[in-house]
Amino acid sequence: MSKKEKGTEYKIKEAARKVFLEKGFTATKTRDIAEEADINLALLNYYFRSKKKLFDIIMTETLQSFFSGVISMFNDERTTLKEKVSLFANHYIDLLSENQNIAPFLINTVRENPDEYIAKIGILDKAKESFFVKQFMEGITKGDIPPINPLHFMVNLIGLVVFPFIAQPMISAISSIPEDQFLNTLQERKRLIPLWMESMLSVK
Amino acid sequence: MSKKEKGTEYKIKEAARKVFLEKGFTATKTRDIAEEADINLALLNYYFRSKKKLFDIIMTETLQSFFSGVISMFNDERTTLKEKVSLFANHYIDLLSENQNIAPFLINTVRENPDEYIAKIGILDKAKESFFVKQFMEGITKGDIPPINPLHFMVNLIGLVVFPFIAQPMISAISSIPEDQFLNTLQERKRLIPLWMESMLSVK
DNA sequence: AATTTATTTAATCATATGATTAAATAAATT
DNA sequence: AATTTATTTAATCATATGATTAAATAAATT
Repeated sequence: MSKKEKGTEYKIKEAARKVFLEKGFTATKTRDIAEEADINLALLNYYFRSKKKLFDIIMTETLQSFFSGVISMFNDERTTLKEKVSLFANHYIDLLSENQNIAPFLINTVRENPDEYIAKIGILDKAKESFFVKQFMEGITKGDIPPINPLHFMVNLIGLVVFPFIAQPMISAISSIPEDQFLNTLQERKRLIPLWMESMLSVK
Repeated sequence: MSKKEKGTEYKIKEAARKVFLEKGFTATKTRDIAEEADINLALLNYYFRSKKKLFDIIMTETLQSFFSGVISMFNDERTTLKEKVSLFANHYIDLLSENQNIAPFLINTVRENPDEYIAKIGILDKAKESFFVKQFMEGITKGDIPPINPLHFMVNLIGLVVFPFIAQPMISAISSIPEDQFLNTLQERKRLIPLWMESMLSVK
């Protein structure tokens, strides 16, 4: 994955990735990308035809890299619910720490244009039919888990992991905790989130 | 608060509120606001001088209406931690249900321009000096609460309440649960979040 | 009623922005 | 080497966009 992998075309794509992830589709100007890639603006259209086509490539790759992990993880029949929670927290706290723009980028892009992306994501992951949800429902039947909507459990898990990355600037503003210190503290959550999720399962 | 309260100026402001909350500053075109308010574009600049000045009014009012609740709530010396959590969940689930754009609007606006708004919010609420955090630290001293960073507790509470509203389109996409059904389910969280927060306090 | 001030409109500007074109250059193929 | 194909550049377009201006109209004040 070296920067010279494919010359100009690759350089434009990586510049687009950077700028789109930072600003989103609308706020990104093709000239921003051209400048970031250090190329003439016309090259962008030569290689990718249009801003939208270039964006779609980035969006598809980002969705892919984000969801590929969770799909195999949540459909693994060899791990327990508890283990899945821990794997999920560890994997995504690492992923989102590495690129802090991924979470807001994906959420805001889907939010701006739900119809376009709901279909695309729907194919990737039918949460309802996942082995994870199957395990959860079995837990309820056995009496290990209180009979709450599994949606709450999913939302809580995703929220505990992802929300701090989305709200970081706002939380820094209201708590006056600087960004780097905040991000360090988030690492503790790899250990804490599985324990919290476990403890929540005693609530009915 | 009738729509005719102040004539044209008020009409423009309410149109601006609607469009800005939906799309944010950059993606909003002054012509969108003019059309929504059913006025000539020049009137917007006549009454408010510029797009930015109009935006700042809306942003300030929205910050105000969002944070005024939490400030008095978290500094109330007559309520327990537990009660504060319940009041917070009830108040904000109602507020965010009424206008589903508030949460993403505020978070994304601060995110786009942290420096501009950190100061503005910092004045409003010094979380660290709140009675809430004082109560929390006392709980740790007494041994009622495990010695974790209160930041986690705040992030978890805010996240459990706010995250579903931000991620709704994305969660609808991956769980194929329609928006209205999702929002209904969120009402259950007024009851559940205080119980979850309570149960998390047994984790160390 | 005459004058002043506030409101509204239509026309127009200057710049931003995504995209295209024609020409030049470089690389690959015959 | 000649020809074809791929890449790059500079110039230019068409439309979008925030803002201003001058003139017209309405409302308030004297």
